[in-house]
Amino acid sequence: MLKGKNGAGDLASCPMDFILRLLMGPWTTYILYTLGEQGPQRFGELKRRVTGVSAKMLTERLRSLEQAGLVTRHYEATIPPKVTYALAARGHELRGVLGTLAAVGSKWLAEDAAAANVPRQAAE
Amino acid sequence: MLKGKNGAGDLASCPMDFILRLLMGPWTTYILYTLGEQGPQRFGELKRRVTGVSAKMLTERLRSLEQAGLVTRHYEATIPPKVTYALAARGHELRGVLGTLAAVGSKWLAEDAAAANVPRQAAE
DNA sequence: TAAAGTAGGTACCTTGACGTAACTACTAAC
DNA sequence: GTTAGTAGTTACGTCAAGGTACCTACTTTA
Repeated sequence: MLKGKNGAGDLASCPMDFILRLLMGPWTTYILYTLGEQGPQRFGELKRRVTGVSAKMLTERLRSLEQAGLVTRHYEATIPPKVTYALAARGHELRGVLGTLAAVGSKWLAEDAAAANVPRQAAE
Repeated sequence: MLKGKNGAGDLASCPMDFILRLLMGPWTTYILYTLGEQGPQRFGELKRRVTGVSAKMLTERLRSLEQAGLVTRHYEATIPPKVTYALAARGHELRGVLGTLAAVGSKWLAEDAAAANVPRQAAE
C-alpha cells in the first residue's frame, strides 16, 4: 500500500492507506502537533513555528489536511488578508490516536535504551 | 518532521518520528497486516501475498521491522534455505493501535461517502 | 543438461517529491 | 518611491527513494 497501485489491499488496509497517506507527508504531524498545542493560528505564525518548512509545503500540507477535514481554514478578505487555521473535530480525534502511537514509540525507545545500558543479567 | 533535519521537534513528536518513519515505508503496513492475518510465513509466501512488492523492498522493510523489534526472523540453513518471518510482541502491540487508526480512517471514509451520497437531509 | 525454486544482494536508472527562488496584489510605513 | 508584510502560486532544479534486472549457490525435478 501507500503506492496506490496494489489493487489487492481490499481489506482493513485501505483506510490505513488513506490515513497514512495523510500523515506521511514530511511536515504533517509537526503541523498537527503545533496546531494542537498552540491553538488556531495564522499562516505566518504557523510557518514561523514549524521551523524550516517552506510556504509551498505548508500550503500543500494544509490543503490536504483541510480536504480530509482535519483542519479548518478561515479566510478573512481584509486587506492584509487574514487566514486562520485550526484543528477540526477530526484533528482532535486524531490527536488522541497519535498520542497513543507516540506513547508506544516512547515506551519502545525507553526499553531499547534500557537494554542498551544494562545488557548484563538482562532477563532477556 | 520526518525529514530528520528539523532539530526543533524536541517534544512529544520524536517518538512519533521514530514510529512513523517505520510505518511510513511503502509496503510496511501491508506487510504487517499480512503477517498478522496469515501468521508466520516464509519470505516467498510473503512476497506472493504482498502483491506487487519487489524482493528488494520486502527485504529492506523486513530488516527495518526486525531491527525495530516488530518482527522476528528465523533462519534455517537447510539446503533450500528456509527463512520464516513472524510478528514479534511489538508487532502485535502495534496491531492494536493500527487497528484503532484504521477504524478512525474507516469511520471518516464512511462519513465522507454518506455526505457525498446523501447530501439531502444528511441524517443517514 | 537445463530449468525452477530458495532467499536474498547489487547495480543501474527513472521519477516525482521536495527545496529554492521569483512572482502576485494590495497597503502601511519609512 | 521603495521596502516590508500578508498569503500564497508558479517555475525550475535536484536528489534520493524505489523499481527493474541480473547475480549468487545449491538442489530437485523434468
